[in-house]
Order: sequence, then structure tokens, then C-alpha cells
Amino acid sequence: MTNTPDSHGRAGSGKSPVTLQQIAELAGTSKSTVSRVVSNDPRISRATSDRVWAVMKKHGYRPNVFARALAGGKTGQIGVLTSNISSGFFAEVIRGIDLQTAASQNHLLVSIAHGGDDYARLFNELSLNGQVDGLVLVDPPLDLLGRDLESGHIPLVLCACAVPLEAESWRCVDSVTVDNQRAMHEIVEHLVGTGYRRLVHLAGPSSIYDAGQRKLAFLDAVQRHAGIVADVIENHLIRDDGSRTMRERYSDPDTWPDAIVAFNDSVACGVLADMHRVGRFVAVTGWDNGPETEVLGITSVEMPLTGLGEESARCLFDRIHGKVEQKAMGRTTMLENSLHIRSSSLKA
Amino acid sequence: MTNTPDSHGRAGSGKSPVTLQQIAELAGTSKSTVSRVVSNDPRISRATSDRVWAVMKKHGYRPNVFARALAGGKTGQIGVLTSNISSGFFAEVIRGIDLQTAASQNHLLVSIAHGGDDYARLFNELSLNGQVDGLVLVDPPLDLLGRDLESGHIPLVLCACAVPLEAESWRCVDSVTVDNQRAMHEIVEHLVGTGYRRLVHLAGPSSIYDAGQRKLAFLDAVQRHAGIVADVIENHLIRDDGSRTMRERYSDPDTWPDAIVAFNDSVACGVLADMHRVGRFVAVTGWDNGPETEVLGITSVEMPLTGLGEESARCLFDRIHGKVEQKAMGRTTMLENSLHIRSSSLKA
DNA sequence: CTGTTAGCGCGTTCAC
DNA sequence: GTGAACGCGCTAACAG
Repeated sequence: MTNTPDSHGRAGSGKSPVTLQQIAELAGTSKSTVSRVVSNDPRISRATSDRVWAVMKKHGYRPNVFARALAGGKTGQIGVLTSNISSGFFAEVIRGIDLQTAASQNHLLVSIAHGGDDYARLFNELSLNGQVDGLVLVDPPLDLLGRDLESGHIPLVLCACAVPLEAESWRCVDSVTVDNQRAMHEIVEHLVGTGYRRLVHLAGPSSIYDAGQRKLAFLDAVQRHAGIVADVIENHLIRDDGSRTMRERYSDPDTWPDAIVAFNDSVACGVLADMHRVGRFVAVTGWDNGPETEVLGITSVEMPLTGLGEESARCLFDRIHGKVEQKAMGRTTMLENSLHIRSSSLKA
Repeated sequence: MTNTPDSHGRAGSGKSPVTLQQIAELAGTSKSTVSRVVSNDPRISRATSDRVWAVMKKHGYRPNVFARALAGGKTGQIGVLTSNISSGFFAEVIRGIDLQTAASQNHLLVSIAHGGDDYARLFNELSLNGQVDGLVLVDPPLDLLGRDLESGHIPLVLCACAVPLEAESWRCVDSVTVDNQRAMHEIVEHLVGTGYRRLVHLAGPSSIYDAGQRKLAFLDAVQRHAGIVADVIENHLIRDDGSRTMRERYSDPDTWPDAIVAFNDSVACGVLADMHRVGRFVAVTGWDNGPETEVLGITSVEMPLTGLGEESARCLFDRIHGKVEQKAMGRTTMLENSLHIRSSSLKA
């Protein structure tokens, strides 16, 4: 399938690309026929098809995406809107989406919201200007889901987030998320099973969907066990948040809990740093299974990031291609995490 | 499916986007006038302009990107083609590019090559089908630069890579890269200054531009010092590569060098792991300054990833907007890294 | 099976 | 200053 240098040089050397019309003339046929050949219309005879393909190959014909979109109503582009999240998360999810879109000859339009109302602004633009056939909203700020969605929008899917039940206008939107509850239960079971009794969850910022889910799951999990003392401290996102809480809230090591369930790996690292400073062991778990967890032996949850992307794209295409009705109620897909138990949460 | 002339294609709960034509009628004027208003044509009277703007605002008019591209020749889209690189790298570079493109109302079309000839295939497609106004090639496989580039292509810029001097057909392509040489020299100076004499560089795969640069820089740097024993071992990319080399090549700790300059942080971690297994200290440096380096105290090089993206986009826009002639010879911009010296490379 | 005919929404000459 | 007309490259009815 690789291009032969000679035929290629000829094709591209002219400044303007070859058009369908020109192919038609060169092949001694009409535009429609060529158009049908391109789209594999079964009604075209094998002979004509082969002849036209030959001409197209020879001249390096490339259908013009814009003309096609204008006339056909399908853009061949999928939008991805994401907030300014951690690079590991972002990259892997995009990779997953790309895997699916590339497979169906689509292209990815990526936008990153840089704060404030940016997400909402970009959402409006992308969902209304007809530039994309569908839109994946990665980690949208929760307040966006509170707004009313205009009818007549393109297919939408929430990634790493789920539509709240009370959001009426978002009812046709699919959601793909990870099973925060199950993973959190596993963590708590593991900690309790190992013998820890006093647990603290350093929860994430309330603006993040997963943070809320994990907090609820933590509270739910600890309540299933008698004799467990549990507490939650909010708003932890980066390393410093973890260290600071340890310093300020637990300045006296004797008041420390047995185990700390951090919102993510960064926070867990912060806790560990302070722990070393003080020189007392406390069990710690992280979340994200980043590169630091393995080398440091931090128990952590690995999320199926690429899977999130792939599944989101799949949902989108199901609606774009009409395999799922546009007005069908949104489905929520939940992907499983895997818990990696390491030394940081075993017995001291 | 009922297809009225104006309920065209789009997934529709009835609400088809309002067109320039409709705005013209509602404003009691013609398409051309509205078009001029949109593009701030100075010949339009203030009165008409205001009137038309009001109508547009009232009806939420959005210019159709595809129609505009078809008629006007500018797509408003920038392509980003990247190989399947590490997520940290990928995400930050994209973020940088996005920063610039968003500022100029452009959109980002991202494609990820998934191996083999994928990069070349995608490159051909994106550079020829007119879907983007310019193309950023992030970390292209080196053999791509060996191929002849067709004339008449869109503006191109290499990111995290530089055009080889002998590539005639790529002479109009800009390059943005980091100063591998300077950073490597800093590392070597630091190691030698600290007292290490026998250095080994665990180089990266030869297919990666930066890997070759760093290897050359290493060899250059060590030659500037008398009494230094240096060696290079090739083809290290992930953790296991580092550990394996230590196990196989340096099974006897007494033959160990004083210091190991790893291609990246992962390799450095592999070395450290083996070091701990054997229980002997050797100085180690990484590259990328990933999350694991700070917590583990690994000396590492921080690259200006976002800067790479921003600068690449800037170069592209300079050519797209004609601030730099299309046929002007490509410039190479080199961005500075910063070396973070930590305990892993200090005296044992 | 294939050719003909309309547009898709907009930029850009031209005239007025 | 403004409007009418044409065309960008392609798809999708209609005819044969």
C-alpha cells in the first residue's frame, strides 16, 4: 500500500489537489459514479470500480473533508473536551478514544479548558458549530451538568463522570465511568483485613466527580464493619495537601490513625514524606497507580484509562451511526479498576 | 427520514443551525454584507454592522466551519501527529500547542500513530487532504525524514526533533527541540565535579532523535576531561532495560562504574532497583523529571514540554499567517532544560 | 447500473 | 457602501 515515488511525485507536485470532478473526467465517467466508488456503493459494477480506483490511485486523489461534510452532513470528526487534568489521565484517555476513531476513519478534535468558564464556553462552541459529529466530555466540571442542555445537540458522552439522575435535559447522554465504589470497598476490606481499625480518607476536591464517589464509597464501606473509627478530610489534590494535613492535623503522631486512604498517588506521597519525617509508620494507599507507586511500594488503584476512552468513543459511534436511537435514554457503563497491593498498606 | 432542504443531516430535534443567509434576510440585507460584517470588513457602515451583529447575537449565529473552509481555503484547524510516546510527554506538548491555537481561535486535530508505518500513513493523509492549515510532527520516527517530501505541502514543524541537514526536501520545515547537548554536559560536569571518574551512559533506542543527541553529547562531554573512563550501552527505554543491563553486564558489583547516566527516569529506576538488590551505591541520573524522581531523589533533567508545544505552534502560525515566507528556510529553535540535582548523584 | 441536477453555507469577485 | 452571481468539492435525490 506504500506509495511509489514516481506516481506520487506527479500527483502532489501540482499545487492544487486533484478533485473528484477531475477524476471523473480522467476516468471518462461522471462525478456521481466516482463518489459512489469512493463510498463503496454496491451498485457499481466491478469493472467501473476498478477503473476508477486505478485513476484515483494514479493521481493520488484525496476526498476533500470539508466538501464532504458540507454536502453530506457528517463531519468525520469527533470532539474531545477535557479540563486541565493530570497528564497521565489525559493522555491515556485520548489514546483510547483515538484507537476507536482511527479504526473508523474519523479524526479527533481536542480542546483543553484552561480554567473558569472555559469548559462551558468550549462546550457551547463545539456542540453548536457543527464541527464534530459527537463530543466526548472528559472530566467535566460538575456544574456544567447542572445547566440546561439545549435540545438539538449532537451525541454526547461523559467520560470519567456520570449524569446525575435529576438532570432532565441530559437524559440522552451516555456516561462511562470507573467503579469507584468497588475499588474503594476493596481498599477498605484490605485494610480492615490486615488489622487496621482507625481509618482516615483524605478526599479530593468536591468539584471532581470521582472525588465525591470515592468519599461516599469510603463512608459506605467503613460502616459495614463494627469497631472501625473512620474520618474524612476534604480537598486533597497534590502532594502538599497530603503533607500539610499530616503536619497540621496530626502533629502529634500518637493521634495518628492506623491507615490513610489518599485521594490519589500524589497525596499519598505527601503523606509518606511526612511520615518519614516523623519516623512513624502508618498504612497508606494511593489511587492512579502512577510510576511512583511501584518503585515506592505504594498500594494503589489502577484505572482502565485507555478503556475509558475506547468505551466512550464506542458509545458515541453507536449513536452517530444510529445503532442506538438518538433519543434513547443514556446508558452508564462502569469499568473495573484493579487494586495493586504493595508494602505501604501491609503490616508495619 | 424527512429531508427538508434546511433540516439537513444534523441529528435533529428540529433545531437546525441558523445560516448566514437567514441572518441576511432577518437583517433585511444580503449574504455578502453579513459575511463582511463577520470578517470585520472596514467598508461596512457602522449602522449596518451594529444591526447585523444584533441579529446574529439574537439568533446565536455560528459560521459553518466547513463552508468557510471550502470557500475560503483556510480550515482553522491545526494537525498534531504524534507517535505512541509516554503520556507525560504527549500530554504536556499537546497542552502547549493548544494554548497557542486556542488563543487564535483555531482547533487541534490530534492523531496518534500506533506503530509501524502508521506515522507515515497518517502524515500522508493529514498533509494532503487539506483538513488542516499546518501540521506539528511530534517525535517523528527518524526514517520519515529520510523520505522525500513533496513540494506544495502545508507548513510543517518538527517538535522534539530537528531536520537533518542533508534532507534537501525538508529545508523549509521548522524544528523545535530541547538543548540535549547542554543538559548532558551539565550532567557530566556535575558527576565529574562530584568526583566520579568511570561513567556509563545507558542510551536510548536509536530510532529516537533525542537518544542520538544525548549519546553524542555524552561522548563529547566526557572527552573534555582527562582521566575519565566512559562507556555507552545502547537501546534502553523502560525500567527492565535498566535492570537487565545491570544484571547481565554488571553482575559483579566490583566492575561497576562510579556513575550511570540513564536515558530517562524509567531506566534510572531500573538501575536503582538492581542497585538496591545488590546493596551497593552507584550514582544515577535520569531524564524527564517525572513524579518518581522527586520522591526517590533521582537527579533528572526537566524538559520544557509545554514550551515545546507552544513554540511549535508559534512557528506554524508564523508561516500560516505569512509572517514568515512559505519558502523561507526552516529555523531551529532550541529550548533550555533544567537539571535537578538530587541525592542519587551526590557522594555515597 | 449510471448520468443529471440540485444544493450544502460561505467567500469573493464583480457591478451598482 | 451594498447586492448579485459564481464557485469551492462533494453527496443525494432524481431520472434514465
